Amino acid sequence: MDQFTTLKQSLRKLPADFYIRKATAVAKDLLGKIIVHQAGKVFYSGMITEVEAYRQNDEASHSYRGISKRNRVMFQEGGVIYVYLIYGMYDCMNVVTGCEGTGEAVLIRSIEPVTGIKQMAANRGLKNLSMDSALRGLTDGPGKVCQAMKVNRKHNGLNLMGEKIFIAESGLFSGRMKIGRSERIGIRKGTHLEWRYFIRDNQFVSKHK
DNA sequence: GACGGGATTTGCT
DNA sequence: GCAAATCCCGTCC
Repeated sequence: MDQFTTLKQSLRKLPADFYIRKATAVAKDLLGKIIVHQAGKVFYSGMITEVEAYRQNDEASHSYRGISKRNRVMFQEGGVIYVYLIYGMYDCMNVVTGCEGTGEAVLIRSIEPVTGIKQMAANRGLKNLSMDSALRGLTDGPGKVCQAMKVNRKHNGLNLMGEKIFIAESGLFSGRMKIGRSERIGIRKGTHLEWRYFIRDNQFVSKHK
């Protein structure tokens, strides 16, 4: 059995109720989990290394001013993904959390690639690079994660209980982690909240601070 | 390494 | 109008 098959068989999809909790709680628990996107023949997967929580009574959150055309998915029951366009150029992927009617989500800020790495590099526009240099900076930012894993606004609202995009636990990635915490990145409002969580000493984390 | 500007579209005031 | 949950590339140490 090859490594790829071993990985696939070790994946245990997170249950629906994992997501029906506060975004801050879900955020911490997403660290170390494996996010998967099956796109045709490509099996994209990576370990989540950095996240940020956004809640409804939170000035930095898209849901702060109530439901709109863009943010409506944030108000669904937890367990779907919310993908939006940022700065007119990049997509950002979030995991919606909480009960139906509450606008909460967790932004996936970075992952450590596991499978589909060559495709990720190609999707990011990196060509003819050795594996080592291709890996550097490949998925250490929310826009980069979406670009690499080929996730975009067409996936907005997709349910994580399906087979297309899902999040799983894996016995192969169950080691002890040191978790770091800080203010969220790239926002002007709500900066007093320390709702960014990341795996310490992991190179696939945003380079800020 | 640090800093600064440009790309580019959407949503809301 | 303008700010935005970003990234990349150039310049200048």
